[in-house]
Amino acid sequence: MGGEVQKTGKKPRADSIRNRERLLEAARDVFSAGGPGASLEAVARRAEVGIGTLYRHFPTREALFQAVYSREVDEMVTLAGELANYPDPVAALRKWMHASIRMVATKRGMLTALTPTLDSSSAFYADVSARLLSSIDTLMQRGVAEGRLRDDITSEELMRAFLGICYTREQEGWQKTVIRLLDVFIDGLVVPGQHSRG
Amino acid sequence: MGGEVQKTGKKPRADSIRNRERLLEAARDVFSAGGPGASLEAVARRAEVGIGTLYRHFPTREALFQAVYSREVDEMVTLAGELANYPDPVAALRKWMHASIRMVATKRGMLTALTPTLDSSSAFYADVSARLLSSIDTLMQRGVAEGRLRDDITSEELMRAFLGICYTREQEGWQKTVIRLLDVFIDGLVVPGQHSRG
DNA sequence: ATATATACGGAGGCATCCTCCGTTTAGCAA
DNA sequence: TTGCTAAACGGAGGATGCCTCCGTATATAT
Repeated sequence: MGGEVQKTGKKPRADSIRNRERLLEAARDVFSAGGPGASLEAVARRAEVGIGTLYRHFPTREALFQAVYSREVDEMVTLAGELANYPDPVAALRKWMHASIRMVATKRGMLTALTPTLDSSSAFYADVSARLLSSIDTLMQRGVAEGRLRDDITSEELMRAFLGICYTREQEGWQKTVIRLLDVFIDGLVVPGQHSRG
Repeated sequence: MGGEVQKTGKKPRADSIRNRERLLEAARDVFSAGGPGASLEAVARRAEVGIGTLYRHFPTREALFQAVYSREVDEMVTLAGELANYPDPVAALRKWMHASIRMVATKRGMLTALTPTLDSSSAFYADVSARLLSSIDTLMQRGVAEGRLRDDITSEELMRAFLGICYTREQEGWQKTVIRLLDVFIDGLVVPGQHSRG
């Protein structure tokens, strides 16, 4: 998690912490405006920090990405926790997805961060993706246990499908479309005769 | 379509045509190996052509992309035509998607090309995407007409879902996963009690 | 106050992007 | 064939971005 600074257990210097924070803020803004391909030098400029400092804190573009979007994922995880006891498990899954769309909506580049590519460090996948996975898993398991959802789709597959369908962004009125497509997918997941009421 | 050469109706020079072809070939190879972010200079080098020539034929990276993947889309369109008279419309749709996955599989970067982004020229969308759309539309309409598929999903939405789910690439054994996810989605599309036998 | 581990900043080497313009050549007409 | 010219070629070069390296600055412990 986050940079190569301080390998020991000692606490980092104050200026280091401050700069790290500035960088994260700047990165969020710059990525949000210019997409994931935005210039790292622009991030450093915006943070009013030398380019070297940026690279020391975040050795790769990926690392910066991961740090930036890690919190957003936390939101989704929290929501999943809140829905864990929702009466209807199928409806809970549906609600979670709908809400997550809204979160993804405001963070341009988030999807790119969550989509593994060949050159991306698997560190990212191991970390962020795992948290997301366990959330989805919790939501799914209950549905499967109650015989409402089919059991031949893994939570990882569901996550990929969810993210994939969300890729339908960057168009007019994409949110409605994505919601409808996800609903269709969930319909396909539901065991016949066991449709959601939520 | 393709480059800024010859605005008039006059036929282009022979060397122009030859270089254009070389560039397309080189681009296909380079993009295939290095993804859509690959260096355009590398393309020019591979084509044994000056970088200036590349830019004259394809003023933007997007333009080159579009030209390269246009033919691949043609394959999918052709296949859709062949499946138009397949007995079971739901099975036909399924078959088309499965086959299309295989096509997409070998063309790295194809998905990127087919996914509209804010900075991409809408020219691409208008051209390539329209062809793909009409193919999917044909396949869908028959299913809807026969009461086998629900009628509240547009062919455009189906296309986005298909491409989105295909984004699950770049992982171990992704093809199987994608096929299964698409099957789930199609299950969601099928009118209850009207499941495919194909 | 001093020492020193720690962090900072940015110059610099390399790659790519894209433009601009002098050079070359295909195609045509005499 | 020869000569002409519009069309196409090629690559130098300025701008920008990537990332590394190392001399300088400073936060913190003593």
